[in-house]
Amino acid sequence: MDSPSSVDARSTKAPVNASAVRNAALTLFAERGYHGTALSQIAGELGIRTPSLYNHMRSKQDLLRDLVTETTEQVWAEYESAIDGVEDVVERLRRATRVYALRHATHRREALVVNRDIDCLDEPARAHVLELRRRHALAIRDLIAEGARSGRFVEGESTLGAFAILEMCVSIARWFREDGPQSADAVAETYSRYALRIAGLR
Amino acid sequence: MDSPSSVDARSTKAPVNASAVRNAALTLFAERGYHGTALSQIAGELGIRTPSLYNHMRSKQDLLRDLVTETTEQVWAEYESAIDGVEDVVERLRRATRVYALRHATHRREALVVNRDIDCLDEPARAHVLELRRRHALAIRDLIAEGARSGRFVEGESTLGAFAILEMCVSIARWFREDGPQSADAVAETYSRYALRIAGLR
DNA sequence: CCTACCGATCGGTAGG
DNA sequence: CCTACCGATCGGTAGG
Repeated sequence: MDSPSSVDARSTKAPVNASAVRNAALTLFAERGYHGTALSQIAGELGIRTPSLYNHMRSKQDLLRDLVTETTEQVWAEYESAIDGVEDVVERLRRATRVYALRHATHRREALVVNRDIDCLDEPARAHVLELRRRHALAIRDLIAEGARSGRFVEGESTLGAFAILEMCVSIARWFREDGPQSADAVAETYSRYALRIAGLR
Repeated sequence: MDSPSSVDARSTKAPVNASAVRNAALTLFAERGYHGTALSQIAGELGIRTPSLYNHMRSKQDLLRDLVTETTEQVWAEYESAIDGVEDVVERLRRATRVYALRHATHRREALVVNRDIDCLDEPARAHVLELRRRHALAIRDLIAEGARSGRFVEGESTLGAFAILEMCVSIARWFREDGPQSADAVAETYSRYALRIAGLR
């Protein structure tokens, strides 16, 4: 005998709700991109028909917007929290990088969507998200510049250094596997070490 | 008076050929992604109708395949050429990174498409491209490991280090501007320095 | 290079 | 939650 009632793609048991729809969308957007994912595929993943999705969402664009804005806002909040109360600039850069790297190992799908489909967002959501990302890059740049001024770092190209550090972390989402040889924490630790080296820690 | 004959999106002069179609596709794929680009948009960019494209290509998938496979093969060839005849492991890593970083500043559109739409490729092209990329990552990993064994580098996590170096270079395509403050050569030079730091050059 | 057209599929709505 | 259906658009072909 199969599970209770059918042999759907999904576990056939859990009731479909808004959260399940968002989760299925997240998985498929991460796998195939926003334009590469049809609502019929999201529905199929949940074992329902396409029109039924509209009981749990307003539109495909809404799914993307919520997902990307919430993720980006969390990234900024995590950055602020990570450096809060820490005075040493080296430690601030270490913690900022560690939390960013950790997120990209533990929230791979969100990271892939944010970095691939940001331009699929309608305004004003797109501008809002880009502004948060810009703020994050500038904050990292300032950490490098401050450390260089105070003689803790040797790196003078703080803008390039910030991009290098952030984007190297983003890429973790592309290769990290939960069942791989390294834990998310271990990867985050190693990458925060790389960040300090890029900054030119003396 | 306008240009010779019309006010098309394109310069109205140059005859459309296979190379012009590939170039328009490259620009639009880089901007909106493979699934986000319609053949009608490529045609519009060239000032012709969609069916006319078929005088210069076989299919949309063909455009993507040629573009991605040629680019990836060039990347591997450039890597081999960059380290050819160079014995010192530090200098090999420096040159391998510099040529890879430089390519991502000078071939931004190709890099964006390769890194965004690789999974849109049909087999066997997809597997071929992934194999070339894997080979490249393993080669960088081996350089780091060899340098660590010989005491030139301190980095032990050669696999993570290789990913960090390569992906940091890939990201150049996302922010580099030809009319920006730094030349492509200067960026490549700075990034190759970051690579040696990630590897833990003593 | 074009017009005319193909079947398929898209996101979304009507109306239970 | 469904069936039935909407107009729009997709990649691609026929046939000049």
